[in-house]
Amino acid sequence: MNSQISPHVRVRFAPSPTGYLHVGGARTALYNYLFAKKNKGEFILRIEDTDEARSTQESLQGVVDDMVWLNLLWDEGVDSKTLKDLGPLGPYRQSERLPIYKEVADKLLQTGKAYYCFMTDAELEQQREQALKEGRNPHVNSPYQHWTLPQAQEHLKAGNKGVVRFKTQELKKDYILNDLVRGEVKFPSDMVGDFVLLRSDGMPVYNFCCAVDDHMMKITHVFRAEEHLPNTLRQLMIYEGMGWQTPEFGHMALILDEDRQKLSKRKGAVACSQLRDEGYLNSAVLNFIALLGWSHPEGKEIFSIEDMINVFDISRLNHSGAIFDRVKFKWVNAMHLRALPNMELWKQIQPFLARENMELPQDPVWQEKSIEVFKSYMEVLADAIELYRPLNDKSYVILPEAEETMKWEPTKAVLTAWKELVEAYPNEYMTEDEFLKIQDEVKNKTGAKGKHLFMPIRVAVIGKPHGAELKILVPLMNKKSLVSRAALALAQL
RNA sequence: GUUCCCAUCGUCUAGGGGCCUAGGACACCUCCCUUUCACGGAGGAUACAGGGGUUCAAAUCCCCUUGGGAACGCCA
Repeated sequence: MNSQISPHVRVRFAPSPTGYLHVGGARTALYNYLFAKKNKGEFILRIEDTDEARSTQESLQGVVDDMVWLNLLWDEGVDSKTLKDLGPLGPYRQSERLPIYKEVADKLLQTGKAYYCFMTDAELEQQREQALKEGRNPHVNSPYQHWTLPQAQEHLKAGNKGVVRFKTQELKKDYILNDLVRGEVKFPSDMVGDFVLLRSDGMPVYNFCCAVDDHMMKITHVFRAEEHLPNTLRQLMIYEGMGWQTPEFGHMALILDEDRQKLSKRKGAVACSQLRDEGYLNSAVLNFIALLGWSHPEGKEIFSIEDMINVFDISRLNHSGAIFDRVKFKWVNAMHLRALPNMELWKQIQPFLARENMELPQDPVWQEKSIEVFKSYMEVLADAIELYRPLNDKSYVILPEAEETMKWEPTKAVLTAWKELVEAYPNEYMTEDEFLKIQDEVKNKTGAKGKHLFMPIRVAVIGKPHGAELKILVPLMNKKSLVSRAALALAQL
């Protein structure tokens, strides 16, 4: 491979603001970001909003917000707050670059590399069906490709609308792409038909903008998903037609859904914003999506973005698609969660607890202690809700899973003894030792032991027979709360 | 249909001719820790799609088959 790294690396991520940013897009952005950082180059965010019908301002803001949340910050593009241009080679929104595309298209028209085509949709469709029936490529074969430019301009002046197509039929040769991840890929030129550059309303089309912008924005490396591999041929043709030097391309394998199909928004691809709502950490998202198509040289499974930047190498990019596995993702998130300092984790769960209007003590010592107890039970931040709920007096209930425990013969005696002993306790919060002593007394009084002792008490404390250790849990609750819970539990017998 | 891409445990992967009776991780199973559940620790089961070559030697290189995917738009 002749991948001589240019002195100054410039890469870009170019989303179209027609929906949310999903994990596939995020991974493309991540790899580009890593490559830029690793090579001390620039990371550009370009907005591909030439589909007027589907592009929206809200979606653009959403994508930008997700990028910011992921901490994939760009050097040039649009400002994350105002969405105004940022950088010397703008505008960075394609909808604001129309005159540029027009100019390039004119050049291609004048040099005979492109032509105006006036075929109707019906004609196109008919031709397509015919070709398919005969087992040929369903490519356009426009009669207008032979028209001279003045002839077409005359037709235009008469009020006809036409598209500008790139002329491919005379290019009878193979195009060779030295793909940075796949090696040599050979495309026969008839793999594509005369593709549209400018729509009849003058708006440019993806492949055209992409080539023009990558050239104008001095992009040196294009890393994108494999679905764009066939597009590369069209872009190569445009570069050749304009006499431009091509950037390096690298096509990465796709992220697949459970059916081994390309992840698509249509089929409910995972949105980054949704992951955030479910309580995934941005560092875990980055860690996990990096693993879907790349591996750490030391075989590490859990790592930070800084670590990734240090060791990132495109030679470790995979060639085959990867299924997005929610289960492993949760584990990765749990690992990141547990690596957080306690008070930082406390801070992170606040939005989730706030959603449920939970009132918890303000005491930082209590807060830190509670995190220490619940940390190993959390996989996503949202788990904190069910973990902390029992600590919230308002929501103490005996859960259905406690049913069996409540039926045990010694349960009533245990609950009664427990309630009496707690009532007799003189202070607000008991220590671990004091709890253990009380527990022992319950045991002596009732003769209950083992699960017949612990589970009823746990039900009286958190409403269910399983959960964190009592000796850590109980010191997190004040006497008043413990007594009223015990009373409630007894009342249910 | 045509073209292109891809192929190691269920999943993500390591491996790039001998170090491979194929390593790691998630999930699963067993045990330990724990008077519960998790966490943690120790083990276990499970994979080179098939067939031909090349070679002293193939998971690794080549070819074919099969399977999967993508693209063939006035979407990106």
